[in-house]
Amino acid sequence: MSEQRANAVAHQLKALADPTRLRLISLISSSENSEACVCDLTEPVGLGQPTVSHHLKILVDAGLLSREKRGIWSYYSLVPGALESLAAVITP
Amino acid sequence: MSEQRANAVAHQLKALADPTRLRLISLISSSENSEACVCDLTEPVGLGQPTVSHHLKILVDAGLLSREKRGIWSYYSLVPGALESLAAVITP
DNA sequence: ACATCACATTGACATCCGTCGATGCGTACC
DNA sequence: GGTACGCATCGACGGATGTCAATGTGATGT
Repeated sequence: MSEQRANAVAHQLKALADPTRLRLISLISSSENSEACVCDLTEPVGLGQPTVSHHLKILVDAGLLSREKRGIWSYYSLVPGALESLAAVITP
Repeated sequence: MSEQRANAVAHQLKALADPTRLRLISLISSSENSEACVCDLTEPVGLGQPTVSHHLKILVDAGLLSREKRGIWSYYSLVPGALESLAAVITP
């Protein structure tokens, strides 16, 4: 694996390698229409709203989640195929 | 995903989420007999021997690599199925 | 026994990361 | 316009992480 490719893959894996963010992804994928807003996520993970927003931003920046603002709320959903392609990279 | 399962998965992902460790795994899996000793790995990754040993220990502790000591050398190889099961966890 | 080799471990350092409180920014509603 | 709501951002703090130099350990060979 080349050095820059290793850096890119590591960047996405770092975004996943956190218990809170794994639970956020799990919560989003099991929500209605596979999307959720921040107010639905703070209570299940037991953290404050700024912290949850911080984790969601990391996942969006890594290309694993997408954000859609509708009215007051920000709805987060999984980017189709992102986790699958990441899983394909790490399997020899 | 439960909290303790999220912690366990995150621990394995943290071990993978480093460019050097990704390259080490890639180097090992593409070596003869899918194993390599430390002296074969320091030069390709461009880091010192203690640093490479440190990274390999993290991968062993995470259950992704196994270590077999033969004579003077320590041979590292992939734990069969470890990466595959980790990849299966992160795919929704 | 002594020197040498391959590797692990320790201690130290700079840097990054997760969390929180406080604040800012839009949007909706009265 | 003013107030309330949902969310993003900022600053700060303690703890974890990657790297290296120095040292320890155990097996090999002379």
